[in-house]
Amino acid sequence: MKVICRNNEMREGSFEEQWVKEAFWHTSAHVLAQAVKRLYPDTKCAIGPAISQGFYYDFAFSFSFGDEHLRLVEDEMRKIVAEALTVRVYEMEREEAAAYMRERDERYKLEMIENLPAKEMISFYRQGEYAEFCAGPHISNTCHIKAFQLLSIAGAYWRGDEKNEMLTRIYGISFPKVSELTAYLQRAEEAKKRDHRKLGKELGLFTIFEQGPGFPVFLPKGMVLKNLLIDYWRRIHHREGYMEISTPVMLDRSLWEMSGHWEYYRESMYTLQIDETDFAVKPMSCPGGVLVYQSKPRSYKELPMRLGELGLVHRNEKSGTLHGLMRVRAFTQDDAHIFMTKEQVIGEIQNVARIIDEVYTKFGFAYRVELSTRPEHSIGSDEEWEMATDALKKAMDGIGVSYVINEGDGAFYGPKLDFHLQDSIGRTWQCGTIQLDFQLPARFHIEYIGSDGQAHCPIMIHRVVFGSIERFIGILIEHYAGKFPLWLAPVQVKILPIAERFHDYAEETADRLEKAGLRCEMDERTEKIGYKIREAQLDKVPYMIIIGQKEAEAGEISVRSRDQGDTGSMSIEEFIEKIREEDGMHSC
RNA sequence: GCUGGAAUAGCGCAGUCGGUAGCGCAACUGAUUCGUAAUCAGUAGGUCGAGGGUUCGAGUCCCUUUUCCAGCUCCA
Repeated sequence: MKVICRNNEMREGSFEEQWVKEAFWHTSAHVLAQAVKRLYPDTKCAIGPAISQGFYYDFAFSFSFGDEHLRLVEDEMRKIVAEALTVRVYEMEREEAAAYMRERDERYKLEMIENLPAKEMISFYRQGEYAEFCAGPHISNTCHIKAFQLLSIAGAYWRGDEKNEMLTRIYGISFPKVSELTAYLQRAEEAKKRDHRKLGKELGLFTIFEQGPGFPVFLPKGMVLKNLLIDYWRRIHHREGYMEISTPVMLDRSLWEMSGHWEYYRESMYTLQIDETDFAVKPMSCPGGVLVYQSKPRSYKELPMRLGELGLVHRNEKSGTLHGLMRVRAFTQDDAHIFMTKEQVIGEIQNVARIIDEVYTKFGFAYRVELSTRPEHSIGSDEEWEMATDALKKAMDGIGVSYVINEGDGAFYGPKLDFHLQDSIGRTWQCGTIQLDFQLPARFHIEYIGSDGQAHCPIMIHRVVFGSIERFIGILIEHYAGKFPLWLAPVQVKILPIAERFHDYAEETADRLEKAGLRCEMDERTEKIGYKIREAQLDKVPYMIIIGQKEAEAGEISVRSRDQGDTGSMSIEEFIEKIREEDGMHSC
């Protein structure tokens, strides 16, 4: 495929190469804009880039653009592709380009041109009657866009700023071959099948009531899963010298004023009055942790003091941002606050990073680390921020963890290391964070008595590993497509008697497996074995045990694995042994 | 919050031009006692998300509202 670049150079490349894909999708976006202008000439064009999968274009329509218009635009695009328009590139002086856009009343284009450096020549790409100022590159002819589909309409703010007017964004995908489009759409269907909202409903893990938008409800099986994760979390943190505490869900306003939340986090907090005093429901557990630290005099001998808390926090998220378990208004943070001396900072950060690595590795997640620096809206001096940011860098360098810098995305009280893990469909989610905080200890005047007999202000780390247990569960559901590993499966073994007369033996088996610590269920219905297997399989239970004449006589059990199918018969002891081996691979 | 869609039985869905609500699975009852992904028959189940309006008549048209979905903004 030929790609035409800004300097009129023609390059050749295959669609598999990223830079060709970008040119291809970029031209697709231009074809979309061309079709829109043909059908609705008074529409104003904003921007239309290629994205990681496909392209979009932002328009300002003079009417409400809906799904029915999308099909019409597609038809027009088909014509443009059939016309096999050659794409040509040429340059204009800035003033000339501005005049061109002014003449056509393309106010967004004009604004963009006016924002470009003064002396620069401005490149235009033209296909047929449609010309647009654009840095390119583009493919050389519209005829290559053989297979495309407009996927969705969405609102998007001009220049991504919520204060600006909202434009209509049209998303699309395109390929040189119809087979590639079909494959893409099939992959999208597959991804939908692992959607945690769908699986959560099908597997009876969680729900969200219409009466409580953003407030997730754990059903019995989801609760088993949540508790297993919490058990695992407790084992690790106990091993690492953490103590667990629990602080109130709501506290007096004065505390939040002291911590800075009242000023810096107010719009995200739920507030209420008790006896004419303002209270806020906690959006974070840190002030409670600080109060626990402060509850008695502390010695340097107690440091580092690691206080863990599975804190239920509430945040008033905007309604449109809610998404299953991934984005909610109430969630459990696996929080901990570590109070320490200056000398202990690096070591503690590294220790937390090791825990996060251990946990993510156990679930088979890849992750990447970002260092988020001082945001605009924040407290503390530049020196403190620099020191804190430096400490985070040093700690990561010391254990050879690489990271990228995320400017201005820190918490209002300190810089942070964010751990973004990648799920099974390539999306990334922020889960773990390590935040270094010089501010809260100072604001609360907390101290410890050092070996010199003097009072000192400790340094504090806020950190989470799962991040939010709710979100982590959502990610796990999609990561495993609902097929949880044995140690996490809400039901590990389903016992399926073939007929009623084997129920006694089945119950005896269940009893022995439960005594061995397995989570069992028995399907006592008078259904055919094929039906019971089908249902257990759809429930994604790791092991099914079939019990009939043969097993009862031999005193054995037939084992069917969710993933491998029929694995033949064995004694109960053998099965328990087999399970223990498998489970052992996953315990910490 | 903003833009565009959607909401019909527990779940998945159909419902034409506005004419009085249906299918499959699940549930329940009965029969069947069965060997590795769906046994058969019957029964019951609905203020068509909520509120208002237009109309002789509204699941269907209009307005308001709630929730969900795709995004934007934001974020654990």
